Amino acid sequence: VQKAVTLSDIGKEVGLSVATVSQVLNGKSGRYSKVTRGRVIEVARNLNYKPNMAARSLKTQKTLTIGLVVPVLSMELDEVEEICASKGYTLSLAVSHNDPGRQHDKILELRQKHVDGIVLVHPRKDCKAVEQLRAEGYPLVISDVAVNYPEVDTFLIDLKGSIRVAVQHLVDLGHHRIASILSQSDSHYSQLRYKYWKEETVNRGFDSYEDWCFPLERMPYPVAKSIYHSSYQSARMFLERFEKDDPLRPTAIMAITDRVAMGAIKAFEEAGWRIPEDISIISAEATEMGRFCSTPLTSIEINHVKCRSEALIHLISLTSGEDKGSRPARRTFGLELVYGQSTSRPCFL
Amino acid sequence: VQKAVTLSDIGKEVGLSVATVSQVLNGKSGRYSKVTRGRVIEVARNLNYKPNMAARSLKTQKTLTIGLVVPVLSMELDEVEEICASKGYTLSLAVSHNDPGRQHDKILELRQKHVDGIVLVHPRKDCKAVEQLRAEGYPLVISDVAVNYPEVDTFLIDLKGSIRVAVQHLVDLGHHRIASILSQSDSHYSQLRYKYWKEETVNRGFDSYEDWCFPLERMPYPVAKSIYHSSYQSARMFLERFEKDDPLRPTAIMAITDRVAMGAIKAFEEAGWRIPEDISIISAEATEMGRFCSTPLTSIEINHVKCRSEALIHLISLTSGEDKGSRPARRTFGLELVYGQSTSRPCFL
DNA sequence: TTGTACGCGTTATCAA
DNA sequence: TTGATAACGCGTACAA
Repeated sequence: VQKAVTLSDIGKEVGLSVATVSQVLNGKSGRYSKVTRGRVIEVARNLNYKPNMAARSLKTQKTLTIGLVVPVLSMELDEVEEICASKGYTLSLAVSHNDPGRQHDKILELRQKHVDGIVLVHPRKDCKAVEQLRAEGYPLVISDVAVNYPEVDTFLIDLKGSIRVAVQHLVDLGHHRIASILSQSDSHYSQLRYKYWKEETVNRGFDSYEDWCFPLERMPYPVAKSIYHSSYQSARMFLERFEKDDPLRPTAIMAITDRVAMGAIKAFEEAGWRIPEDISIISAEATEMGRFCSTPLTSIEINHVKCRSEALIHLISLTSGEDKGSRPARRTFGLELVYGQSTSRPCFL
Repeated sequence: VQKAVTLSDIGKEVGLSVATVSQVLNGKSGRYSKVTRGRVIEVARNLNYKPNMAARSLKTQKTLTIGLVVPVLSMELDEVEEICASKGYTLSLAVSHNDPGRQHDKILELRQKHVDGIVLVHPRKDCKAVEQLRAEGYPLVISDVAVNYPEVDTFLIDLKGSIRVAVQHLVDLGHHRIASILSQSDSHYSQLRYKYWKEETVNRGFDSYEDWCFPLERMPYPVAKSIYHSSYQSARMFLERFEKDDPLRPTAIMAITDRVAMGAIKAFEEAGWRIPEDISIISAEATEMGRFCSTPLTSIEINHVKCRSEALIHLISLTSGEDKGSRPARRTFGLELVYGQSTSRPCFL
């Protein structure tokens, strides 16, 4: 454990006061002679001076740190860290596991550590902590999905659109008996998708959205993470209920993500059903994997990376006080249908 | 932006000095009367007092923050955050993208921010920053893979074992013409695996490990992340070189990870090869996905989560000064062969 | 152009 | 059992 060099160390070395050294190093212009400036900077470098962030924070009330609260860590967050770093911020991480209590606590802890602002990735709804921070005017941005936070700046993916486009694709192919596999209770993200699914099917006059919605059984952290297996089980339920040659059975399934689609496909293949001949499966949320599994998935590409990056950039502009736009800021990002081979015209018409 | 309540606020409220309040709140035993203790704690709660971490850090020289440097973010890091939080630490995150320069800088930045310690997940070798911190006695632990850091505490996965077990499984099935798909130059992690692959095949007297090793072309961040596609391309190379009925062609492939295996399988299936009848494929690093793709992968389960968790726990014990064991600490974690359906006896004997 | 002095909120020492 | 007081390292009025 090394003793760090301070402003006063530099001051001693060059025979100047701490104040002057500080001024020079912080680039306050015109407050020093060219020669001292040179000496100070040189000595600072030689001594390998690094400002003590704790002291600086105490004085400036800034930490140059951004808090990030996510339900779970993923590769899609790399970009966020990258942007933080490029702007001189450090990333303080908190994982909520979709647990409302955890989320609440993590947010408050981050605030207490005086991060300069917080990015919230699809938080659960009605979080007291969020409302509190907003009321305090604390820099805060929500990414991906936000419900019941009318006053908070939000950068959203088009969740409703993802369901709509998925269903529309199936309808375009001629399907009108469509089932789904999705979670109804896990995160708010999931609840929303269920809601949109319901609206979408009801609006189209389809039969029982409820009866044909196969829920994913999800266990809370840390018990189970296997979304694949949950989906596999849901598909088995489907198979227990419908015979392949039943002309009134669903001819297509909207799986809520690629992993859900894969878990389901496994069950169907085990039962001797072919994809897409016997049943079409579309995923409402694409991953790279979906393009490389045996039956490439037809799916909806959602640009999470872009959404979160923009959210972060906005947050940083907030903390820098360059908030030019009208409040609250709102923005929604687009989607793209990725054509795979897991969907085709229905087996029955 | 709210003004935080300080010790002196509490002091004013109860009519005591800051010193006393601080003592009470920090639980210095026996230094106060029961009654003041009660008053102080009550008022502190009422006022919702939260200590100012910047000030505390300035005084104590501790930040209650742990730095984590990883090549890329992944779900397997959730546990690390969880442990940090449960011990009262915050996680400061840095992503290196396997870039030596970035890694170097990130480590130094973290240290400058005065994190109490750093966990390094398979760093590249010969990092000057690592050596420097170690020399300073800065709390530092390496997880997963570490080469040329003889003095640093390391918590390792059995990378060599993973290659050995994978090859052994193929040999047990009767294969003796085994090819591989792996990266030779991306991260040090990759380089090591290539080395072990070479040793393993040479030791067994197999033919040209070099000639039959199909490299993954990897682009540096942020150009390309598609390991699937790289592997797909490598498998296409294989297919250009070998006919299915060539009795001297490789009968099995060791793919370095599940995703690599899947990319390869896609290429083979497109070319009309069946897995495992026409060629066996084993993955040297399992993921959950491997159990749910159409042909469940035979693979080696590596417990990264456990390894990193233990590394972190050790690091925290270091920063707390409860370093009981001998230095440097070293520990290696075990493996497990997961039986799938992507391997079988060779097509030619 | 430079130096003095103070305060940020805590903790620690020592005297009361 | 408590309270002044002095740091921790930095930024910044204000004086020189």
